[in-house]
Amino acid sequence: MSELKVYNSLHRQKEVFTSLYPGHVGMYVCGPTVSGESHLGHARPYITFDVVYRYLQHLGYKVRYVRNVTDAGHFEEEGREAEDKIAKGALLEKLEPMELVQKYTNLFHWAFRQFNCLEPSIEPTATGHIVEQIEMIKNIMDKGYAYEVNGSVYFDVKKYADNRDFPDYGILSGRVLEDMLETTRELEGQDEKHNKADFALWKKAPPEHLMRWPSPWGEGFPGWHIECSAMSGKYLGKQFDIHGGGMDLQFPHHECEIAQSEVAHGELMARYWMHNNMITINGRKMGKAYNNTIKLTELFSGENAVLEKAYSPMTIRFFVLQTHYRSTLDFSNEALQAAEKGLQRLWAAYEVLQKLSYSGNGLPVNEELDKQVQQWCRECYEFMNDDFNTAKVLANLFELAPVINSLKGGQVKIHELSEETFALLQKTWDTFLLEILGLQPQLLTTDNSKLDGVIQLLMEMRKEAKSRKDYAASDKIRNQLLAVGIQLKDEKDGTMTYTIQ
RNA sequence: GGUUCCGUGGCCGAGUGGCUAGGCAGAGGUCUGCAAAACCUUUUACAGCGGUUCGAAUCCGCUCGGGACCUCCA
Repeated sequence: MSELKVYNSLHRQKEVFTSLYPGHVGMYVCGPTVSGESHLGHARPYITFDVVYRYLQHLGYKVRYVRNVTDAGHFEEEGREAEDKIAKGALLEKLEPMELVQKYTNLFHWAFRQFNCLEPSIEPTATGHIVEQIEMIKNIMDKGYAYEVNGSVYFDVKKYADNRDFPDYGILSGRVLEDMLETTRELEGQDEKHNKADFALWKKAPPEHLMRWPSPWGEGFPGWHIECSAMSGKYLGKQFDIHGGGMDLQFPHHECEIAQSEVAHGELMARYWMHNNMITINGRKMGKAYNNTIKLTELFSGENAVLEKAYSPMTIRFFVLQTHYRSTLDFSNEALQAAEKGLQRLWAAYEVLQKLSYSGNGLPVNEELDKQVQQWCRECYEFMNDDFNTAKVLANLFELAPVINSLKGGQVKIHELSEETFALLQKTWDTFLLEILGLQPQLLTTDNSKLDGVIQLLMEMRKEAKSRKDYAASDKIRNQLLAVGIQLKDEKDGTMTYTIQ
């Protein structure tokens, strides 16, 4: 089998993946800021890295997957009075900040359970690691790479960049510090920073700021980037294998993380940096600033002006995985509906495959077909190993679907496949569709067995109507069930099956 | 302006030098009481212009168009 290759943003190329400690992988993914409800854009990274997590585990690695929850406030923008987003929202909603944060954390967890995302090994919160963050800031100050001004602490980017022992500031994002310093010179006002490129490690809390903690520099709150450095260091070590997140975090967030961690730990924090691309809507990134977000709850319920209908969590998951994670993915109703139908087709084939059982009876194998099926199955590993190409894995499953349906329909006899190939076929679908891609049947909230009994009765009645050629009655049963989302299928052998949408 | 990515058929999207990606939609056929589903067949591609090469969607250059980032952002 081929080796796993990962596109490393650090070097802008695919590299063979090897873990720092044999058999173990440490992976850190930047989690959500829970000052508001998760939207479709958030689905991309957490589904992407869920598949990465699943695949690494499938390969036999013991993975510690750390994904933080940013529940401490950040401030809005430079030059404006510092204000805590979380605290601001809390005042409007008349909630305690932690109450608000809890609410959106719960909602986030709920949504990603719908997506069938596995829970991370550790999900540390920023507010739960204030002590670690303060210690790390002290460490950086002791080494001379941070300075205090009026109760705030800033990282000295220029000093860091001048030290040739450290990786370049800009190593990840390709930015040139000199350019950044130059373009900012005129803008420099009465800022506390020595240079515009410097960033806050600790920020003094203004009086109206609700989220605040005591520190050696007075009451305040942690800076924008320090939590990820502090928490990844605590749970994964000074250096770990994979750091993931959205492309929009590459600069400044990840660049700053690298610099902080380098100073504090003396090692490059992560060996492989993976960045997923954005979801766009009408060609624009989905984000609060553009006022074009679709909240996950709206997506599931259909209650948003741009949505023609509701889309199930599995449809979204499939939609995300049908594209390679480093490409942009454009949202449209048409694309979602195509995904919905595609997933249905795939799932129907999977259900057929599960019910099939092998019997060769000594009849000859169709060598050409047998070989082709084997190849399609085996290629799934090649595709996953090629930087997690879930799009190609799905394409191969779609290639296999007609074979499976033909086994049921009789166009292909089961003996045309060897027993080994048939077993491989079943194994491949179980492994890739369920285990690795994490797709699952839509769960019914109602009691399945009771509903099944009712449908069996209706199908029985339809059969009876058909046998006495009472097509008005048989069509009525079929059409009205379809209207409530239950589709009856007349099989070739005279039996009937149904699917629920 | 700086950094960077991209432009594929009606729509969504794989694809890094030669071999049908795939899905959805459309067309024709098989099956069916009629449908649906399924199966078979099938149309329209690589933004433009040059260049490298026996051969380019794929490499290089230019032009046009678009996106992302440049201290909230998945």
